[in-house]
Formats: sequence, structure tokens, C-alpha cells
Amino acid sequence: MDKPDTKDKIMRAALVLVARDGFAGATTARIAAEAGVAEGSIYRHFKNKDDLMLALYRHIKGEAYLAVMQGYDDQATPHDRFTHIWRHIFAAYQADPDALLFGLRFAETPLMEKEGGQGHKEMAAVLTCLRDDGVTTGTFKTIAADLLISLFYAPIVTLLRAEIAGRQWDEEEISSACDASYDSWAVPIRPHDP
Amino acid sequence: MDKPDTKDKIMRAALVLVARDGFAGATTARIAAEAGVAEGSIYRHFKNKDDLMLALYRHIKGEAYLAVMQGYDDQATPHDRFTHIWRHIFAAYQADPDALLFGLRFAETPLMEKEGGQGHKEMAAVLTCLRDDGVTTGTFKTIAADLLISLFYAPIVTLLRAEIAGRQWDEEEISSACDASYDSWAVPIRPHDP
DNA sequence: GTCTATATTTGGATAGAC
DNA sequence: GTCTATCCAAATATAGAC
Repeated sequence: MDKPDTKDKIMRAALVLVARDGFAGATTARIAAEAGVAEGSIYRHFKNKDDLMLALYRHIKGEAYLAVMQGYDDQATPHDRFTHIWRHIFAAYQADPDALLFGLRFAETPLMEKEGGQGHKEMAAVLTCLRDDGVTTGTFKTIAADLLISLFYAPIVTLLRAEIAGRQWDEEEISSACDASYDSWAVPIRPHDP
Repeated sequence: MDKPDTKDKIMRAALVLVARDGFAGATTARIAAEAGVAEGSIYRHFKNKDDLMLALYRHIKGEAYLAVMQGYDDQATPHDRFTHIWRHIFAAYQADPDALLFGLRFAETPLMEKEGGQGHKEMAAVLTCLRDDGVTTGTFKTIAADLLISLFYAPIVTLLRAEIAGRQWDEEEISSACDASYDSWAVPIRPHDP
């Protein structure tokens, strides 16, 4: 990342423009201008525009996955694993909000179907494994994994979108959001001896 | 809706195309073809394409709000109110999945900022009011309303997206999803007398 | 109000010099 | 590998007849 080559510059430019102005705003002309390269150069590194966007999406998902796996202990308790992943995803996208916005916008594009869920797979596998372990130990509800995953991401996306819009969150609010997400997964604790 | 006039036909065509192929796929030419009218007719009813999309978004949000308020009792318990709204939103978008997809895609568009949150306001107000009441009675956690709202919508969107993709949900799964969402709002019940 | 035809602009992509 | 120049297709929007 110290010496971004042309390919890196093009990808970052596309990322920034999509995050700022949506897919409609990310024309090849503007991408080239933002990257400081010629429009034709895009096609030396990518087959076409779709290819660029697809590569970018997969790159982002790969980066997020790496960030999340930093120091992850798959032998820890479900609660600790949940918190670890939640916090690390939050931190990763907080450090690069444009990547979050790109991912959200990309997902509403026809390209998403073409993508086939490749980028999503690694992260989904980790979360699904966590869910399964938690279900086995009676910690988590027996609910479809994709449903729980959406309850996992929802507050992360909302917190960071608000932050992008200028709002500030203190540590306690972030912690509460993580807990609320956890509570949606956890088997409710009921008074067992009335 | 029995005799859809040209304006209705144009709006429905735009809705269907955006839901099917995203915003990039909804060109004025294709909208006109889908609606069975001439391209020029679009501009007799809308100032321009953005105006059409904006009107469509607000229309959809208004319809959803009306559907949700059917039989809503704002004196019921927080739990019952929560369930009522959740079920009604779910049913409304289940009956018109294209409207759901349109809304999600529109939200990732620069038009969303231009919209100013007008369409969202009514529904957000109802949910925020519910949250506030629940906080007062000690039923709900003291967490920012927008965060809870995202935990509210997350499973609805995920369930229906999967359904659009061909998956079937039985009543118990839907009920569990609603409960999981509720648990993310509710103050956890702890054994108070060990 | 609706159509047909068209003006105008812009987008994605390529050719070929350096 | 990068740039300049350019082609072609498609998209928004308008003009004007009916």
C-alpha cells in the first residue's frame, strides 16, 4: 500500500466514487480522473467495468475477513467469539467506511447475482460455525443461520452509517449495540425456579 | 387499482424493472415498453426520471405505513404492538416483494439523500414511539431508536429476500424471527431470586 | 394526453502512437 | 503499460403531429 500501482489506484478510485455517489456516479471517465490515470488504462487491468467492480467487491470482502480473523480463538465461548467477530468487523469498516458503503451498494446491483456469493462465503462460514456450536451447547436459538447473520450485521451497518453522517458513538453505545445483537442470538434466560 | 391509468402503469413498470434489474436496468425506454406506453408519455406525468423514482419511493412507503396501521392499537402492551407492526410489515412486503426490493435499491442511490427521509418518517415515528413507551415501562433497552429499528427490519428483509430467491418459510420460522427481533429490543430477563 | 421522431449528451470500450 | 483520440451504442429529454 506504500506504493500503490495503477491497478490499486483505479480500484481505490472506483471504491471512493461508488461510496460517494453510488454506482451511477462511478463512470469510467470519473474513475480514471480520480485515480489520476487515463481512461484507457482501466482496460489494461480489467476486462471491463463489471470485472473491475467484481474484483473490488471480492477484495473488500477478503480484507474484512482477514481483519476479523486477527486473534480469533475458535475454542473460546460462543459469547466471546461473537463479541470478537462483531468488534473486529465494526473496527474494520470504521477504519474504511467507503468499503462498507461500496459493499452495500454493490449488493443492490445485478452484479451481486453474478458474483454468486463468493465474497461472502468465508465470513458466512465463520459465523455459521459459531452459530452451530452455540446451538449445540444450548447457548443460541435454533434459527436459520442467514437470519442470525442479518441480525449480526444490522447494528454494525446502522452505527457506521450514522457515523458517516456525522454522528458520534461512545464506547457504551457501541457495547450496547453489540449486546443487543447478541441477545437476538441467545436463548433467553428465564427464571428457572420461581 | 382496477383501472390503472397511464401514470400508474408507468410507476408499476419502473418498480418492476428496478426490482428485477436494479436501477441501471430501469431505463426510460424499458420503463415505457414495460408499461405499454410511449417513452415521451413519462414526461407528461413526471418532470424527469428522478422525479418518477422519488414519487415511487414515497408512494411505496406510504402504502406500507397504511398497511401497518390496519388495526393497530397504541394502548396494547409493547410486546403486542411490536408483534403487530412486525407481522404487518412482513405481510405487506410479502404481498409485494418488488416494493421491498425497490426500497432497498433506492436507499443505495444518491436520490436517497435528496429524499430527505420524508418517506421513512411516518414508520420511524411509530416505531420510535413504541420504543419510548417500552423504555418507560422498563420493557425495552435504552438504546438509540435507529439502532433498534435496524434490528427490527433486518430479519424481515432477510426472510423475504430468501423467499424471493425461492425459499419457503413455515409459520414457526417466521414466528422465531419475530421473537429474535423482539429479544434484541427487550431487557433480558434474569433470575431475580436465586 | 399520447404517440413518433429526433436532438443532444454521455457512457463503455478500442486503436494505435509512444 | 500508459496515454490520446475516437467510435459506437444507449440514455435522457424534447418537439410537434394527432
